[in-house]
Amino acid sequence: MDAKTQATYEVRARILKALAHPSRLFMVDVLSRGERCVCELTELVGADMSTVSKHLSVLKAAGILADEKRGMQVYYSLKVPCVMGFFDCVSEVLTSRTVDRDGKAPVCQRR
Amino acid sequence: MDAKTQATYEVRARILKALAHPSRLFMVDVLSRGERCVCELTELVGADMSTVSKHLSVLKAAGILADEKRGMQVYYSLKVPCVMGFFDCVSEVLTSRTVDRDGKAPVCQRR
DNA sequence: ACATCAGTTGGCGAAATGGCCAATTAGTTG
DNA sequence: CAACTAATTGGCCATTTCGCCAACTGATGT
Repeated sequence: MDAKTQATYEVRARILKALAHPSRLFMVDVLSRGERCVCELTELVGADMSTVSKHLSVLKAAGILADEKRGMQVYYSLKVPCVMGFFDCVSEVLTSRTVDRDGKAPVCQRR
Repeated sequence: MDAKTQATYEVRARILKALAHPSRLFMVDVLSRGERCVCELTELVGADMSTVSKHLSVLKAAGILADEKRGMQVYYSLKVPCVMGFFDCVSEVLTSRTVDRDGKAPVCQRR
């Protein structure tokens, strides 16, 4: 794998990595239904606000969320609508895994 | 976040986590164009075979890949065609991030 | 049986991640 | 200005991840 190819996959992996945490995934799901301030998300997640804030900064750094300060609150919103499509695919992975009892699961066709 | 919700997002995050590594992402991309044995992937990735083997077992455990031993080689294949759809979405995230100069990036509509 | 090649597994050290607490910044209100 | 709330940041520690090496398993060939 040459340096350029390596760099391409590193960038992509960084975005997936940002999504690959239960709390972050949950917050993305919540935000897909509308913006929320940190204190709301903190209550929904049920963790320390500092923890939630760090999770949000990870998602923001990955370009998935946008933040806007209004008054005393900071509101986060989902920048990329298609992110929710991930979940459908993830569910498909789950289904194919449970169906795969006899090793005859469908194999990916060439794209 | 109640226990059931927590469990749901943990399962989903585990799958994203499996994909969230440059080498693993690269291998999934390669496998989307057809099956490959470990030795071929090892050469393509350019790492130790033990490292590649462990990466493959992570993807297999997540239900993303299937493996089949034929003779001396073990062939891995992509079980979930839709996984490649991830990449299109990821690219969209990348685009929206670079476009976002004036803080006017498109915000996700409710689903 | 022995050597060889493909692959997996265990172990080790280095680095990254996650979560809480404490300290700090920044609006808001009295 | 002082008190309060929202949010971020730094620090610390436990856990996980990553990648190489070495050892082991299994099929193939001589």
